[in-house]
Amino acid sequence: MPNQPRAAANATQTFRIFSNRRAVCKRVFFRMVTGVILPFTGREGNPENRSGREVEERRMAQGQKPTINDVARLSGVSKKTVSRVINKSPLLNQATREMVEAVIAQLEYVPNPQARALALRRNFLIGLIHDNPNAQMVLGVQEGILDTIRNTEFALVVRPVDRHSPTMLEDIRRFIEQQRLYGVMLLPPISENDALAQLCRDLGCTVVRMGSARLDDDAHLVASNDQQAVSDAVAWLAELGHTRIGFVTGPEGFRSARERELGFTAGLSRAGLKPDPKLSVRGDYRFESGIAAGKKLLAGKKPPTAIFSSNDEMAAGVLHAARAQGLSVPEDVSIIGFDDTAIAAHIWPPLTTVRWPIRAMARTAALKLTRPETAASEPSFFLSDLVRRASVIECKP
Amino acid sequence: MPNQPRAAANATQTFRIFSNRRAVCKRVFFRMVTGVILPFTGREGNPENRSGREVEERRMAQGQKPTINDVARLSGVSKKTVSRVINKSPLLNQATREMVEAVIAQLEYVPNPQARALALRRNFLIGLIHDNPNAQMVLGVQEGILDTIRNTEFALVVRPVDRHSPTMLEDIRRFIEQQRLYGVMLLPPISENDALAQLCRDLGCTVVRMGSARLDDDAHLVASNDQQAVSDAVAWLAELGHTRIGFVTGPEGFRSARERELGFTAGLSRAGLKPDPKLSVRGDYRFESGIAAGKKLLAGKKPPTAIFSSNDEMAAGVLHAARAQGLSVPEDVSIIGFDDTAIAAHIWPPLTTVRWPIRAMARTAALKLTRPETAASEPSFFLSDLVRRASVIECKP
DNA sequence: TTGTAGGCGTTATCAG
DNA sequence: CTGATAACGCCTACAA
Repeated sequence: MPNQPRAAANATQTFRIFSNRRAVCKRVFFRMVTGVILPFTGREGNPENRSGREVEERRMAQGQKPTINDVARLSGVSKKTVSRVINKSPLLNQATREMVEAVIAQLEYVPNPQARALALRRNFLIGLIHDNPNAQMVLGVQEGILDTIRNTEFALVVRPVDRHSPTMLEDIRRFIEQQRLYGVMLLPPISENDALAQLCRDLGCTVVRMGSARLDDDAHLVASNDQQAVSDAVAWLAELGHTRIGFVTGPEGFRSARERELGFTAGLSRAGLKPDPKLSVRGDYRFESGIAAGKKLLAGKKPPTAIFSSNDEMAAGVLHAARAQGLSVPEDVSIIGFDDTAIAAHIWPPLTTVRWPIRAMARTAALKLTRPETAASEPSFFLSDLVRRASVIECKP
Repeated sequence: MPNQPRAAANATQTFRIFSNRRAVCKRVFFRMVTGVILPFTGREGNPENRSGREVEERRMAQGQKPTINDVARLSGVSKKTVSRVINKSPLLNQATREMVEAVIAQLEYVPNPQARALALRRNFLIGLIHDNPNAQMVLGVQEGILDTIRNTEFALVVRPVDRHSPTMLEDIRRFIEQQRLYGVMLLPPISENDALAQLCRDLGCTVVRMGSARLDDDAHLVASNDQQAVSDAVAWLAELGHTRIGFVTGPEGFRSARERELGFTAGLSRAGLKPDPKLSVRGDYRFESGIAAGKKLLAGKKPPTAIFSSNDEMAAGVLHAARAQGLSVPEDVSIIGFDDTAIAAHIWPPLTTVRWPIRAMARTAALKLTRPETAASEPSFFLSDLVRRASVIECKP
């Protein structure tokens, strides 16, 4: 046995150089030769072992990653036991667990998500499905999800879709089936599509929807209370002395638009004001509709002294319209938007607006998707901030 | 053989109802009983067959997807042959190929990406790695990539990173290793990080970088010619009579900033103008730096009559500063930005700006990533548009 | 509490 | 050109 002394020497060294894979590799060899631990009980001269070792050495040499087999052999237990450690199975001897965990740390072993995906018939991918024109929001959501899944085996895969495409549902079905998604997150406005949510569930993946109201049960929902937020904003305008407050709605059929309308009415009545149909104009969340609405609202004999627009883009349009009619903002008319997009802070005057805590919402949503147990104590509803900027001042009588 | 008549009847039916999996399933049965095609030559009464059939029937009944085994059995060839069909292997009998393809179509068989990922040690995932503050751009890129990979087995996984984090490279390495990415796309500004690109390559995935200049060879690059675009814009300002043209740079160390500076100088000299150091102020691509730069540029005795800002956000800041000093835009000073973000169209006056054809660039990038052969004929450089809006007018002497 | 055998759906090797 | 057999790395069922 000419190898033994060298192997023993290397083994000693190994305890210092944990991250050196070749050293670790030699450690096995040492163990097998000296019999300190018997990897395959009673099988030491078996060719199977040599073969396994050779395979491992080759792989290590090529800089390949260790597998569950390497961990099993090094710790002298079976694959299944390692698997139990990985999956935190409760029925496992504490000593065994710690031993295996030590080897895992030493090898810097990371389970192969692809193999797990195959065996479990489920990929560790979270899908973000959206048809959302607000880039800021979508990116905020992506960052929030990443905050949660960073350093986990999950990854975020995105899928922008076209709400108006007749094949949308079929496309999404194929996408989910093919990638075997673990869960999906739905952003407004398609988060309001119950058929879509049901489809995802039927395909065996959990769904969390983001929205402006209770679209689903707590475990599958993160929502901002738009109604409350708008109501508060309107009440604040009233406190500033505004009594004729205009409103630009969102498009019909959007839950967020509906919630904001309800909030507007609620805010008025909190302030003892009566809604005036003439001061409410329908928009479609786009800039141009904001211009049109602003023109209409400000053209009357008794124009509003403040206008609440259901999103920032339309608010920018209202501002545009006001200026086109020779009015000053905020001196002649105060304006409030919704969303706090990049536009809001960068137009003149800077726009007062309502801001969703998007990133926090997305973090929670990802938690509900990936660790429902942990997420049970997380909130489903989030408070929006009113971001006060220069576009609103007191009403001058 | 009491089953035969029933089986035969069903088999006939099958030719009409292709999408009915139970029917397809029965067709196998028919074939095996009648011997029209012999799935396992010479093994018909073999229990193995029955077992296989039962497994398949159970799976079909549960609505599970057909596998390569189903295709192989139905077409009477081996798995490997089916695999060859899937992977378009050249050495294959045309008749065999067509036969197998027919069965694939009939079964609506789709290869399982997870299994392929495991066997090939490579996932069909394209990673989008970025540290980009421009939400519009990032989303445009995502849509462009999706345009290309929709209806393929690829999926898009995103990874926003923090350029300033000391662990960024290590994080990215783990991400790529763990997800075994097929390829990655790098957006500016981190696309300029050569160490990162090298890391990705070392990890065995192809890289395509998006940028403002030749960062890499044609096969791994999509770029906009910022230098040319800015030069053209400046020359145009000169044509409009502007001779004192201010410039707000981007931050040092950014390739895009550098290219735009070079373009600015080139544009001036094309127009026979000399660069004036006093008319050039450094910014950092942020709104506030635009305000500061605008203030500085417009405070002098002979302020510029036009200002080129290296991005829209700073241009909005310049606009802000001009207004604060009682100047009108564009009457007193024309402004041009860069990027055509949402801000540009929604401020007052609407901002003239340079627009990258982002979506087209991303489409091409995805092609280079997923189908390099096809992409060979695709361009690497893209022309930017000058989007002319109200923020620029002729210079009034 | 732990181990064995077999499967997940695909591709690679190498022999025919 | 085609097929049997063995990977790929992990998990489940069942056994001990």
